Amino acid sequence: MVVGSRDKVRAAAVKLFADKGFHGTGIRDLAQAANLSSASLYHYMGTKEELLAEIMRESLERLLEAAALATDGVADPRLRLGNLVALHVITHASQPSETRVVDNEVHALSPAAKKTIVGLRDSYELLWAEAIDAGIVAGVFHTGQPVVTRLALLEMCSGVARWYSPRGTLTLDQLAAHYAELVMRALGCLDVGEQPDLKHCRTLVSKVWNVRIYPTPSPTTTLNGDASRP
Amino acid sequence: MVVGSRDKVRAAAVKLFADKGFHGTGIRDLAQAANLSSASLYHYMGTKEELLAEIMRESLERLLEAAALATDGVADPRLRLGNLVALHVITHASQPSETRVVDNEVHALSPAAKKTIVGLRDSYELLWAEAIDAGIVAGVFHTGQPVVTRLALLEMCSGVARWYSPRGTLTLDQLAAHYAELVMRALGCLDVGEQPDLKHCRTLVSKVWNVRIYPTPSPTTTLNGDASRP
DNA sequence: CCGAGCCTATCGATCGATCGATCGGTCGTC
DNA sequence: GACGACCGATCGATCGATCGATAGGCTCGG
Repeated sequence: MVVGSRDKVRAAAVKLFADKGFHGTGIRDLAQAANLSSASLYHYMGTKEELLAEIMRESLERLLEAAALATDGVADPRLRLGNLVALHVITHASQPSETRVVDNEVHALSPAAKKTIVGLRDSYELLWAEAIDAGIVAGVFHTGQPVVTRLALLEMCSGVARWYSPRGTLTLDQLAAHYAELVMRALGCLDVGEQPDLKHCRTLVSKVWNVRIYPTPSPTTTLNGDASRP
Repeated sequence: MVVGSRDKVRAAAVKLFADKGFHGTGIRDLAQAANLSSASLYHYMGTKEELLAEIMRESLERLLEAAALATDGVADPRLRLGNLVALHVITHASQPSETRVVDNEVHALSPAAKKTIVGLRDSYELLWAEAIDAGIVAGVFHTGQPVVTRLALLEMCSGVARWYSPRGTLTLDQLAAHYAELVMRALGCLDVGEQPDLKHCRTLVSKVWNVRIYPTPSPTTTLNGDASRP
């Protein structure tokens, strides 16, 4: 697929910001990675910080949109949360750079941009909070600290972006299913009910990110024995 | 307690590196926070990167030492892991800046320093892996993916440093106990056995970090209603 | 007890390098 | 000939780091 320079700048920025951090990435690094001069970058972006803010906002909006679709019409709190977990894990495993930028570079934003980004993040986390609270009310989840538990589970699921490698033996579906089980167990959910709709979640991630997602670890199956860490 | 300039530089660096990132912190920021000129900094440190590496190495060595003491002589895998979780959570909640530097700034290290730091981290995580594996062998833990589960639980517990505020209603002991319960549940541990030795873990953290740790949220109890996020 | 010599702590000034960003252009293409 | 894509050159600012200098305290021979 031939991509325009604008997309190349975006892609290079995502990768570099994720790997070296916003302040660790220079304009010239960005230009080199995008095969442009540093001057040409400014035809496709505002300031470096505006580029970061746009990347973060787009990523969060995609996640938020996918999450809304993944829970749309789902009544059972267990399935709502299960789908949220599956979507979150698949997103973080298949788009680790984007999600790591969102999770780790908030500190580099100006106060105004930070307000927008944190607001979007809070909107997303509200979906989790509502599902957990509904499950408690329905008597299927059991925890004395719903807020703390939600933060703990979110951190657990986001962590996938920091260690998952598609070269391991686990498929995305296996990974998502395993995390859904961990979450259900942590919430003291004995009868887990319906399983998360992994196929639907995979499709949603494919659509909002406009990428191919394979249920298997990678197009050419590897024989690597274990999950790896960077 | 009167601290020397060396300690002030260290403390300022930890705070600034945690809040703004290594590359986001300038020598002059550091000097201002330590009440010194930028030239004077170099009487107490090598290069900026050596300072970062030293901070990370010291933090990891403290955690590693405390973890060894927290599991010393404990035979039951459930209690071994429970103590590791409690220690990890108390450390991350009471020393969030140090742990966030360790968790988030590895990318700023030179390859040689990175090797040392990642080696220390791996040594620490090995303690978790051994406790989990022992529990599986003993039939008290149940998971089909011990490696993935370990990574998930570690990320969950480390996340505490990103959101916990001592101004919330939760005491450190309550927080640690809750996380230990989450971990036991996630491992399918129906009979959790002996509870983690929270007092011992608190004492260990106090000793290796040379700080006061209160079982209550803060010396002067606040009335704040909820956990907060930065 | 003196003061020469030395050590530690600290500084203002400044180094060369790199930073993010901008300028005035040159290409093709329609 | 207007326009979008792109670049070499360069801007002022800031970066990490080093310089020589100063002030105060400690040591030790006389």
